[in-house]
Amino acid sequence: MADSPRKRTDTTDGSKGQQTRERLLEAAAAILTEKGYSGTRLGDIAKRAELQAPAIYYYYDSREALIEDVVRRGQQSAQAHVENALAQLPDGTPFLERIRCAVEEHLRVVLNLSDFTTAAIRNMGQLPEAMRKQIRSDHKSYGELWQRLFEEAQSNGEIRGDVDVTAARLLIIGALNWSPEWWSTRVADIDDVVAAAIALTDGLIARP
Amino acid sequence: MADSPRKRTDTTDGSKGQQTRERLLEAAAAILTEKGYSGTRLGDIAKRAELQAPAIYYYYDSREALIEDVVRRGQQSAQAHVENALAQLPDGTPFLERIRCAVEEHLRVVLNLSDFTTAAIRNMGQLPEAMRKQIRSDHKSYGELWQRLFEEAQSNGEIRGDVDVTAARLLIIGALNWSPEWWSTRVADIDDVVAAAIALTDGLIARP
DNA sequence: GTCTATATTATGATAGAC
DNA sequence: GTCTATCATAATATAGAC
Repeated sequence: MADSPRKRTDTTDGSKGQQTRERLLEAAAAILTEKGYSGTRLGDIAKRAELQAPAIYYYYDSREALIEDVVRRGQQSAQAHVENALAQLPDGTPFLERIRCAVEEHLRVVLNLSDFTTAAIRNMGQLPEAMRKQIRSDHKSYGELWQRLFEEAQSNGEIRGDVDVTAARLLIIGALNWSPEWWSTRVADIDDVVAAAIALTDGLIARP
Repeated sequence: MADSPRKRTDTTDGSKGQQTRERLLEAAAAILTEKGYSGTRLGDIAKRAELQAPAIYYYYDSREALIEDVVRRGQQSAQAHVENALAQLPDGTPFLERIRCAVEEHLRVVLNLSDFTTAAIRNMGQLPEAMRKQIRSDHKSYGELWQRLFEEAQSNGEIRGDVDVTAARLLIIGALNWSPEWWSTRVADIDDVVAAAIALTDGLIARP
């Protein structure tokens, strides 16, 4: 059996095939965001990526494999950005401040960074069970990262003791995740959205 | 041309046809929530409503007409609940308190009240343009209701003057709208979610 | 009102030329 | 690597019996 170029996952290669693969992924992310999981047709992806539908099968074994790749990237890019931003913070930064940082970064990724994140968020609930299972493990560690921040902040006395931090955390992430549904430069400046999101987060602050 | 039973919109009639229509709507809402707009098949709806797919055409002219009815109901039920709750408040209730009330009601509707609201929220972004246009006019007045509350609260000095109330409002509604994606009784008690949502809202309070 | 065909169309996927 | 057929399947919608 000869080598197949399929299933390569490194993105650093600048060869023609890799470029086409990237175009394909970006096209798929855009269509996925716009039409949803079931509405995403290979024909539409191909048209946007400027090739013919059967060419997709040179890069992916199936429609599902392509979609899974898009969703996984969307998810990982959010996670990577936030983790990176948190890592920049000096030791001893208060947990509430770390949460503010995570809120800002997550929001900026979701609003700025291509369709990948939006595609992942918007379609997670409609993916077939088999795909969700694969993706959920990545998702889980991201959720735990947030959860730890909130729990530490609360046991530290930075966050009100009487709020359910799990609910608060999920509400906040939800607010951020939903923002692509309504945001455009006409509605509000991105910095104003960030400021508003942080203001809401500050509702959790413990006050004397 | 004989009368057709189609396009009747009153729900008060208990006749057999109306009962079937309700079963159909509920089935469609459930499938729509689970599979998304494009993934919603008449066959799946029919199976869940315990009839054969072609029978749907006795009640609706097309798949789209049925889906539009579901989405419109989902939207109107949220709006009606919140408006009703706000109307119960005594005159002179501070605007911040009205906002808390709207937050609580909207959240409870979204988490408690069947699949209609979830179906509307989850699929709004993926509906075909023609359908969205119809539905957006209802949606608009609901958004304006919220916007007025926030603007009054701010000009009243109840809400911080330095936050963009439009962004804040959309973030909050987003947090609420997203909650069905993660909420279950196992994650948190519904009252705790309400309390957390109100805590976040209180982040907007102007403090001396 | 609800059913059993069935017409029509669109889509994912394959075969095989270039 | 990418293309032009082409196959197989599945879904909306209609016709017409009951």
